[in-house]
Amino acid sequence: MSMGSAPSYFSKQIGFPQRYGIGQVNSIYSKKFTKSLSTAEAKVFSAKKHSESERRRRMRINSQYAALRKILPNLIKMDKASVLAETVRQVRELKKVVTDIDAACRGSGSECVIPSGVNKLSLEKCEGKQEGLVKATFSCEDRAGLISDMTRELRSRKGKVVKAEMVTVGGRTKIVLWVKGLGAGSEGIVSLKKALNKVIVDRPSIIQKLHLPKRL
Amino acid sequence: MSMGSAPSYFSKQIGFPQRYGIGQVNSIYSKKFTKSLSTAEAKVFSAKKHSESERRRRMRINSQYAALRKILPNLIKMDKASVLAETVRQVRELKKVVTDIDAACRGSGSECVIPSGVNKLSLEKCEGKQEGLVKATFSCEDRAGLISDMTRELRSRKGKVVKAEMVTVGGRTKIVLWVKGLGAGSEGIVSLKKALNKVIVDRPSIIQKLHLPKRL
DNA sequence: CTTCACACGTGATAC
DNA sequence: TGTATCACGTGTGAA
Repeated sequence: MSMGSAPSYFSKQIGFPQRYGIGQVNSIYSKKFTKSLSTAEAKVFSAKKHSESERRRRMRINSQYAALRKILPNLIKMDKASVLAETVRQVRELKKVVTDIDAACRGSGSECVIPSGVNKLSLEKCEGKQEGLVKATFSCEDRAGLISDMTRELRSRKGKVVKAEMVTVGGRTKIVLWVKGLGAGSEGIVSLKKALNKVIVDRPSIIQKLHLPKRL
Repeated sequence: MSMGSAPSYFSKQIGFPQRYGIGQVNSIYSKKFTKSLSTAEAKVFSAKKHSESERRRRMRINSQYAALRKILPNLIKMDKASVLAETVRQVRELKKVVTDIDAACRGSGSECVIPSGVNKLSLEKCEGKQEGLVKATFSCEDRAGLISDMTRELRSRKGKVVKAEMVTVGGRTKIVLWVKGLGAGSEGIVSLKKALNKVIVDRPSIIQKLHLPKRL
């Protein structure tokens, strides 16, 4: 048997499960040798179940191979070993790109327009311009309700956003806020810092995972 | 036989090739049945070669699995199907991050500090300041000799670099040059543009491949 | 004819 | 216990 197939990648659709009547013996001797036949039957039944289970496992794995063949750009050889090798290569390359970008963003202070992989928050008073204007810069994981949480915290502290910038990349967000109305002293800034730290919750994305220890 | 092994991931080291004397029949009948025995021998030899070839193929594939298990962060289940599924998931995620970053960099003009995935070159005259000062901004693939090529082209056109900025990320580079000494007219800029276009050679990186059509 | 890549069924093994 | 995963050898079609 062993219906082997050629290297026909993409859409495997192999024959069909090949049902050939598991529990039916259809023999006139079945009455006589019920015991022995049932054990033999049990054996072949078990074997069949095993082989079908194994087939399902193969299909599960092969469907992932098909997915990889689709999403990897510029695949030359389509056999399993080559696909996996190219996958390893590209994952390494992509990780390097992302970590490099992240390092570049972490290196430069708050001047990078791309959100950093680490959650950071910095506040500074804007001197010489309007009185009590504060610039708040922070990167964090993007999430549903981030903006509303932020505005709620600001509103409860009488802060008014006079200008805002926002960049979201790959699930992470960088936000720059210019806030006024917090009062002249430094207690306004401390309060704002507390509020924004509450907003920045840590839900690790893939960018952060790349910096995490391996088997956490 | 079929020396199966349990799910012991990492460092497979399976027994050893199991040589049990391929070409030696050691029978007293070997003289009599030379022909038939040699065919049988050929058969078992062929089978052995086949099974060893298949073993090599398995090892090739499994070594790639081992590599994937190492480089993927936060792997929970280590079986093949789960590893592949997580690989697909993370490749998609990484690609999204990179394409998002690239889109963000292509969106903003020359103000992004991160190099874009597409090769671009833009020149502008700096008015009001020093006479004949030109700002040149371009992104391209980083390569050996990029800087020396650039300076050689500039030198041959009497250009003097008064200031330069450079960012390299994941194999791509963004460079901003402030050049003077090209002359007052627009022929200086045209000449510089030609020169820099010569320098920016196109060696597609993974960032660019992500924008390319699938089977180029 | 040989080589290569594959699917298959099976025994071993771990949980 | 049953139900997973795994490596193995084999048959088979394509290059």
